[in-house]
Amino acid sequence: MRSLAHPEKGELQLDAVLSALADPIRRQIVGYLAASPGTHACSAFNLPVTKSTSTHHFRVLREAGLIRQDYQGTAILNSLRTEDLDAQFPGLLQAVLKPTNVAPLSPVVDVHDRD
Amino acid sequence: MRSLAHPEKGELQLDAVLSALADPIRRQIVGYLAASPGTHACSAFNLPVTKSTSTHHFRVLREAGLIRQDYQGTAILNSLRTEDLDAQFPGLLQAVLKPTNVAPLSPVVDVHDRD
DNA sequence: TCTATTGTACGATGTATTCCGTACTACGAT
DNA sequence: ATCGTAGTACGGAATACATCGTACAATAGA
Repeated sequence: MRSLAHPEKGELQLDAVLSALADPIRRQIVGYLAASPGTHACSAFNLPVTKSTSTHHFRVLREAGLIRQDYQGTAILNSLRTEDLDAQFPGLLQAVLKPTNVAPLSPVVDVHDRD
Repeated sequence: MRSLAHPEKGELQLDAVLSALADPIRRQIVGYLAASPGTHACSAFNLPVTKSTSTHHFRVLREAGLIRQDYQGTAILNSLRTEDLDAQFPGLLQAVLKPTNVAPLSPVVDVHDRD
C-alpha cells in the first residue's frame, strides 16, 4: 500500500499555508473540499489544468498540511485537514473560504466518488 | 504634493492579499503596523533587506490594498487598512496576525516617528 | 495476463518574484 | 543655493513557480 508524507499538525508553517492558499486553483480545491465534506479523488475537481499540473497543486496542498491524501487503489482520497488547521491557525480557513471569496471557476460536475 | 495609487476598498482581491501576506518580510511589516497603530515611516521597520527591496515590499502591500501610503515631506506615512480589510475579508487579518504566527524577526528598535 | 484508470516523475519553458546596486527625485533644513 | 534624508526607478541576477507533454508505475477488473 503506497502512502504519502504529511507534515504533523504541530509542524504546519503559516508561510507554506498562505503560499498554498494564494493560488486560485488551490483555493478552488480547498473550497470544494470544505463545501463537500468527505473524501474526493483528484479527478473529481474538474480543474482547468492538465493532470500533471493538478498533481503539482495537490502536492503543494499536502506538503503545506492543508489536505490529507490517502491511496485507495489507484485513486487518492483527498480530504481537508480542518481540525489541524483550526488548531494551528484559528479562523484562517473560515476567513479564506467565506462564500464571497470562493471563486466559482468550474461548477464541478459529474462527481461520482463518495466513499 | 506627491501621492500614490491605492485600490478602492471594493476592489481588494483575495489573491493579491494572500500573496502579499505569504511573504515573511511583508508579514513583519503588517504585524508591526497592527501592533503599533498609527503611521510609521518605511525606515522605522528595521527590515533585513536593502532600501530598494524595502520599497518593493511596501509597494506590493499598497497595491494589494493592505496598507495606505501618504507622503509627508520626503517620508511616507504607512498605515494598515484595517477597516477595509475587515470589511472585505472578515477575520483574515486577525487569523494571520495571531501572536503565535507573527515572526519576531527584528525587535524594531530606535523608532522615533509617531505623527 | 491484458487493459483501462489514476496519478507520478521528469524535463522543458515561460513568467514572476526576490533581491541587489547605482543613479536619481523630492523635499526640508541650513 | 547647498546638503542631507527618504524613498523611487531601473536594470540585472538568481531563484521559484505554474504549466505542459511524454513516459511511467500501481492498481482493479475482465
